[in-house]
Amino acid sequence: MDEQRFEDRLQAFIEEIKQEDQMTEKQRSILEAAIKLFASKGFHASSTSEIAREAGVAEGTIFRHYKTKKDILIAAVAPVIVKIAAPYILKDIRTITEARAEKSFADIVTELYRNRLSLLEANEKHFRILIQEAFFHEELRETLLQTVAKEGKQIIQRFVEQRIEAGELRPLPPEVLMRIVLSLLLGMVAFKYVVGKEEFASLPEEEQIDLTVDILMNGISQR
Amino acid sequence: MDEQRFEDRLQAFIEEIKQEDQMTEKQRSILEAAIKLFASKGFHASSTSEIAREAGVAEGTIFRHYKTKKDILIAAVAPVIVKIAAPYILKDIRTITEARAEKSFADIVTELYRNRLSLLEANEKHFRILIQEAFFHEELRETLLQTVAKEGKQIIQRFVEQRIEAGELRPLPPEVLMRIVLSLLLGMVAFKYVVGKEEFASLPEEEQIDLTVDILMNGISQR
DNA sequence: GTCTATAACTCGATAGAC
DNA sequence: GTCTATCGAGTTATAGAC
Repeated sequence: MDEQRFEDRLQAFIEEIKQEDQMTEKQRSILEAAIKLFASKGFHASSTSEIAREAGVAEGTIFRHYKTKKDILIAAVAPVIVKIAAPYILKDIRTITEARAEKSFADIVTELYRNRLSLLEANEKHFRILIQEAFFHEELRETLLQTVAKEGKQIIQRFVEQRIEAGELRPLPPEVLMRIVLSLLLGMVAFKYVVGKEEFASLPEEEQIDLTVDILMNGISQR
Repeated sequence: MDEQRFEDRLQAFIEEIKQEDQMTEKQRSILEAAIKLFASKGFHASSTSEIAREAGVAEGTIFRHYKTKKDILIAAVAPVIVKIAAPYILKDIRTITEARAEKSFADIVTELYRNRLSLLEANEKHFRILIQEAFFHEELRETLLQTVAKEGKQIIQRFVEQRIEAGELRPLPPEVLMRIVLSLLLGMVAFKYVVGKEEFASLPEEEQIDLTVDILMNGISQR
């Protein structure tokens, strides 16, 4: 019964966000406070009174704008999915599919890695919430997988298959290739954010990416 | 003030776990119920009354055994750190350092990947809690990084350096090599558990590992 | 600011093991 | 009969909701 509501809400928010300048001052500060708190303490550990205090509004004001606490979560997370994740994935897909022969696989992947890392850096807090809450709220996880994984999978696979046929890549199973490419990205992200910046980052990020792509291409390109 | 207490508690639990058969029936069922709930809903979303119901005990009984709810979390997670993470890391380190010239880098990595994936499979719930709560509880994150990252880093780096000197691996920065090796493992885990089994696993796990190692070795080995 | 539910946690009563 | 594990109603605080 809740999954349906979530889809509806998401649709509603897509509309709402399109004219998001209509958001009041208070509404915006509530969302900002919520994002900050959710990202640092998690959804359940952040109380609405805390959000109100942080936002500098009365607690009642929160419920004027968002019916439930969960609505705040959705309002915080939905834009990330519809504004950031989806368009960027579509953009990538375009970039990848349109770059038929002009660009090398290495260049495309390098660009992909750079995109992703800077995107993540710019929206760190949102993604934190997204990842954490996706663990528990199946609605979110489903929406994410539907948006990200399923749509992306086919196109990337087809593209990889083309590159294999063209003799640029080794004839490996496409989904394995895809996994490897994404694993290395995921690994860079994990080391950057989880393990810590100081401990491991002996090289500047640019070089990290270049080296990673170099190793990747040695591993997957056709001799 | 809390970090100190955590270390103390951890020490206490290390002792406790060593004679863990002294655990009463109830105590064990409380822990089991808590692990189940924490893993599926998270720490804050699981109430003690729920844990009690799930475990088939009175709520008061919980607090006879665990002073606070957080103690249950620690009791659930501490064994993973002290019983599973630490010994396995030590075992790996042994495996790696003792396999001087006899074993190829590829064989060692293959073994590492297999180990890790089956270890994860056997303790999925515990690791779920560990990862989720490590996001928020700095104590846990610190303990983990101290136990896992720091200790492992030096040894693996030294080993990788030896393999480079021996001409088996390309002269890449050791921490980059390490990141790549771990990224591919992380990626396999992520695809297995997050993205889902059916969607992507067209190949059996054994072959996935072998292919991954093959690609890795093409990428990092010296010609 | 107020209401209601529920959270974590307490403690005296109880009952079975030795 | 004491002792130890258990029960569960009761306490206090604070959550979300309006």
